[in-house]
Amino acid sequence: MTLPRDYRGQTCALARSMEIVGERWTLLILRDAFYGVRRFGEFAAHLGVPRAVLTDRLTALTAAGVLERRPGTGTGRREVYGLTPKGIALWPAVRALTSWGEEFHAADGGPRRVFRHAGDEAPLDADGRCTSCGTAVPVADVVVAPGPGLAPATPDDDPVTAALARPHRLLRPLLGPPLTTAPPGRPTRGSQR
Amino acid sequence: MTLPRDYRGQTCALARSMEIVGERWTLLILRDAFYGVRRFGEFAAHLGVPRAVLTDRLTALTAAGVLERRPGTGTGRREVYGLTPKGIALWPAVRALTSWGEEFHAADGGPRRVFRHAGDEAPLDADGRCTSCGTAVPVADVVVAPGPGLAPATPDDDPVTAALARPHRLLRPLLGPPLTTAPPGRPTRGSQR
DNA sequence: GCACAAGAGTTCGGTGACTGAACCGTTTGG
DNA sequence: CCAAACGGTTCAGTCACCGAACTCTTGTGC
Repeated sequence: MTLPRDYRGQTCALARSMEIVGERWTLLILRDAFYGVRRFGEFAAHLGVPRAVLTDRLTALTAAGVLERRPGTGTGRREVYGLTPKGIALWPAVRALTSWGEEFHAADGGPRRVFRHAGDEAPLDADGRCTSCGTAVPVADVVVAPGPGLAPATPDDDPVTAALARPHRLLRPLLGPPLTTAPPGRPTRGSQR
Repeated sequence: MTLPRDYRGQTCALARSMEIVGERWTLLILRDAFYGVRRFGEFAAHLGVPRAVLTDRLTALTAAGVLERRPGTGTGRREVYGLTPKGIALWPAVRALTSWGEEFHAADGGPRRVFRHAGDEAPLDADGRCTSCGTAVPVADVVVAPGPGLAPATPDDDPVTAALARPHRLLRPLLGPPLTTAPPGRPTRGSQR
């Protein structure tokens, strides 16, 4: 696997990047990680990726230092996958490819999701800068919100899709323990589907 | 091919992008197109990609509107592949992935290639802005230059690698007809190897 | 013109990766 | 202690990729 799968002879940094994040599903997994997806089952249900491939990708990304396994917070929860600083540094690439897709392959009603600056709620421009204050917005201050082109929610949506129907700060866990503001009458758990 | 190879069920623009530029070799082909590579044989020799795969990628990218086939300029030359505006819009993504690779997987001596602003020769920062004048540099004003980590040239380098040993403006043809400032005593042709 | 050579793809067998579904051991909650 | 959920593995079938040889077209030298 190590030899025939790399880009031999390339003296370019892009080839090195592609060896790590260039395989099928990898960037979608990382996008979900930015959205706050943290657990194996959440990735699997939201992406529809074969579980064997997901195992392989999570292992490879962890070995590459892009993701890391952390003990789950809260009441002795399972381990979760989280972005390392090296992984967070991929945000400009993820954002650029996403905005390219929105620009040239938008849904009928417009963008499916929009990224906004958490402070002033203004959308980001093509270079990832706040259209209001003009600053380069750090990842942790980006909010992903549903756009007009997003299909309406259906009852059989997976939990991640359902959670993304509301604006959400990047890197914050999307589901699970830190759900301190849970609706009353429901025990604080991670698997509300 | 159309059904099993897409990312079904994804409502995200990133998935649309990955269907177009997410396959193996595709982003490296586009990087070469930004460098000014234009012909089938140049791509093949520089990348080492199997020719059948190259044919498939060039066809797919042309069908997607990212590349286009143009009649070769000069004395009735063959057709060449060039970036469309839609393809040029991918520059932030290519640049982001390249700079990520340089930052986290640099060669021993430092970056292999550096991107500079054509006017003032200052390098670009992580967001693609000129570190001197601060403006977001458009693609056509970017110069790719060899960096300290680039391996020294060898006699059996392909023509593209040899040409990239010198600073070069992006999107300008790297080899071929527009070589008006050719060294004296050599006829103006495209296949000097 | 005409033979020749180089460029641009095509063909093809072998190999590895991805898919989808079933299966298994552990963890968690009751 | 039990049952469900979870995380991950196994496996057969399919598809994409690799590498080399081959064909067809285009331009060149005579």
